[in-house]
Amino acid sequence: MKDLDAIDRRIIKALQEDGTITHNDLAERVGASSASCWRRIKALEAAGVLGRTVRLVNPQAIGRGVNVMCNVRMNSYTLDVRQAFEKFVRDRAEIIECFSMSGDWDYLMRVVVPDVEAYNHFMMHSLLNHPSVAGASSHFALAHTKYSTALPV
Amino acid sequence: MKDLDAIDRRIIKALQEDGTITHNDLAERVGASSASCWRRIKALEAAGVLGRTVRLVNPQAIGRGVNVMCNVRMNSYTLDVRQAFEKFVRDRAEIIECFSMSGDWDYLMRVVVPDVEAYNHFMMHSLLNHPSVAGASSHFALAHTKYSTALPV
DNA sequence: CATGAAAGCCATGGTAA
DNA sequence: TTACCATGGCTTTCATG
Repeated sequence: MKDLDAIDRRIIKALQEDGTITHNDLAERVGASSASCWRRIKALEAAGVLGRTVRLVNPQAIGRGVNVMCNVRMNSYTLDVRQAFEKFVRDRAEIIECFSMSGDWDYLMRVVVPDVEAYNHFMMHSLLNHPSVAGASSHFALAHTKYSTALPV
Repeated sequence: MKDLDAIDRRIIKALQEDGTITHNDLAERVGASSASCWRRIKALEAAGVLGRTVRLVNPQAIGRGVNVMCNVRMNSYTLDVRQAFEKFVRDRAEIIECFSMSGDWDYLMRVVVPDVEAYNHFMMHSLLNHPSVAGASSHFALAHTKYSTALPV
C-alpha cells in the first residue's frame, strides 16, 4: 500500500469522477503542473492504485433495471466445490458483484435482470442446478438509492 | 428504453470494458467505420444509455479493502424519515452502494472501510446515531469474488 | 530530487466529399 | 464509407528551487 500525499489524493478523486479529464485540466484542478500530474499518474498506475477506465451504462436504458440480492449456500466446503461456483459466477454476466461472506450464507451476489420472470429463469435453470449450490435466498431491490464507483481517498 | 442493434451492443460492450478506446480501434472491433461509431456514441449518449467515464481504483492499494454489507431498518416510514436517511447515504463516501429493499430490512448498503475498527466507529458514531435508523445488521465480506461495472448487453 | 515551464510530435476527433 | 485536416493532448527536455 502506497502512501499518498494531498495531490495524489486529489488526482485519484478527480479520475474516479471523470476518467476523461485531460492532464491540463487535471493539473489546474489539483494545483500542480501537467507534467507533474503525468508523472504521478504513471507512478500510481505502476503501484497498482489506478486501474482500468470504464464507461458506465444506465441499467434502465438497456432493460436491466431489476437488481436482486442473492444469498447462496454451498453444499460442501472443499476447494473444488468453491472454485466451481466461483467460475460459474465469473462466467455469468448478469452477476455483477459477488462476495464470499461471513455469517449464515457463503456468498452474496448482486444480479441484474430485465424482470422478475428472467430472475426466475436464472434461479431455476442456472443457479439452483449448479452442483455446488445447496440453497439460495433472494431479495429484490425496490430502488437503487446510491451507486458509486469512487472509493474515499 | 432505446432499442439497440448488434453494433450498438458491441460498442456498449467495448466501452464498458475500456472507456479509453479510440474511435478507430472501436470501429475495427465492432465492424463499422469510425465515423459511424462516432454518430452512434453521440446518439447513445443523448438517449441516456451511455453515462460517465470513470477510473477504477484498487481498494487494497488505498487501504479500503474491507467490505461490509449492512442491513438497515427505519424507525418509521414517513417520506421525510426516508429522505433524511437517503441524504445521509449520499453524503457518506464510504457507503458505495445502497438499495431500498423488499423483505425484512429496509435498506442494504455496501460500506468500504480500512479495518474492523473503522467500521465500528462508523456504526457507533454515524449510522446508529442517525434519527431515522431503528436498527442494523452487518455482515463482513471475506473476499471480493467478482466485481464488475459492465452490464450484460 | 521533484517540480514547473516550454515545445514538438503525433494521434485523435470531427468534417467534408 | 473513406480520406483528410487541424486541433490539442501527450510526452520529453531542461532549468530551477
